[in-house]
Amino acid sequence: MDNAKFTKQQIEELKKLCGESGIKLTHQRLEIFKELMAVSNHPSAELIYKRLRRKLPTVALDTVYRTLATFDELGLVKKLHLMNERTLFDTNLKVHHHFICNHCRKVEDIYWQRFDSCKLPEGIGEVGMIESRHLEFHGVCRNCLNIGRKDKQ
Amino acid sequence: MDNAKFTKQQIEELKKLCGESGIKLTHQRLEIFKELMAVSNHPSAELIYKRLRRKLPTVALDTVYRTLATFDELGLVKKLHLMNERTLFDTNLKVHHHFICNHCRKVEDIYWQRFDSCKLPEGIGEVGMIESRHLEFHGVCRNCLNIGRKDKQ
DNA sequence: GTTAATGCAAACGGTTTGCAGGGGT
DNA sequence: ACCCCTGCAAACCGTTTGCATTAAC
Repeated sequence: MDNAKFTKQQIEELKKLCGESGIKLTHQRLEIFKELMAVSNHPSAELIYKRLRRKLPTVALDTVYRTLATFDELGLVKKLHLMNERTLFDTNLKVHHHFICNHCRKVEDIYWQRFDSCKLPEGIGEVGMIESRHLEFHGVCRNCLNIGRKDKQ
Repeated sequence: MDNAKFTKQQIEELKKLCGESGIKLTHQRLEIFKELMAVSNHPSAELIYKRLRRKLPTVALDTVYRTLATFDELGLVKKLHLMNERTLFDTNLKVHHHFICNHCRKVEDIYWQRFDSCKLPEGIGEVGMIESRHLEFHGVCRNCLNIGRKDKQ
C-alpha cells in the first residue's frame, strides 16, 4: 500500500491550502485530517472524535465539529445531511449519490451518470431555479441480506 | 368553497379508521387532523402546535408529536425527513419529490414520472436491495427569485 | 371500569456558543 | 506580539420519555 505516500502528498496540500486561506495548521487540525484520510468514507463527527482521542486524549468534541466545518469551507470534505441521520462528512468529492442500509445504517456511494446527465422534469422552471439535486437510495445492503439469509437457515 | 364538505367526509373516514385500528378519536386528535387538512402541504409539528393552541390553549407539544406519529402509522400523513431540515409532515400521499427553497425554506411537490419509472443504475444489485428512493431538489423558488429581482432594481 | 391518551416536566442526542486561556504564525 | 484556535462548560433545539391524571370507549 502506498496509501501513506498518498497521504503525505495530501498533507502537503493541506498545508498549502491553510497557508493560502490564512488558516493555522494546528496539531488538532492535522490529526483530524489524517483521521479523515484513514477512515472509511462517511465518518460522523463522533467517530472522528473517538479515534482522535487515542492520539490526543484531551481533544474536545466541539473542536472536531469546528474543524470539520472549517474543512467543509475549504472544500476538503462535504457535509452530508442524509434524512433521518446525524450529519456525516463525505471525503469523496466526485459527483455521486448514496445508498443507506436500513439495517446497519452503512452508507455507500452510488454512481449513476445517466441520472446526472438527465434533463430536469418538465415545468420545473415554474417552481424556481434548481441549484442542486440530492438522491438517496434506501434498502438493505448485501452484507445484511446475507446475514438475514443465514439467520433463516 | 366546498372545502368544508370535503373535510367532513374526511373526518368520517378518520372516525372509521380509528375504530378499525382500535384507536381513540380524542378531541386533540380530531383538532390536529383538522389543522392538517386546513394547513398548507408540509407543516412542522411546531406549526400545527401553534395553530392548535388557538383552539386548545392547554394542548402540549408532545401530544402533537405523538399524534402525528400515530397518524403516520395510520397512513394519514408521511413523516418527511428532508436533509438539514426539521421533520415535516406530508399530507400528499401520491408519489412525488420535493423542491426546497434555499432562501425561504418553502417545500414544493415535484412530479417526475420519467424518473419514477426509470430503471435503477447498473450494478446496484451488488450494493444491496433497494426499497425506496428519495429525491430532493434545492434551489431558489419563483417567489424568492422575483423578490431578488425587485431588490436589485 | 378499563385502558389508552394527555399534560407536564425533565431527559435526550447532536450540535453550537461564550469565554478564558494556550499555541501557531 | 498578535490573534486565532482550543478546551471546557453550558446552552441550544427539536424531539422523546416517565409519570400521574384524565377522558374515550
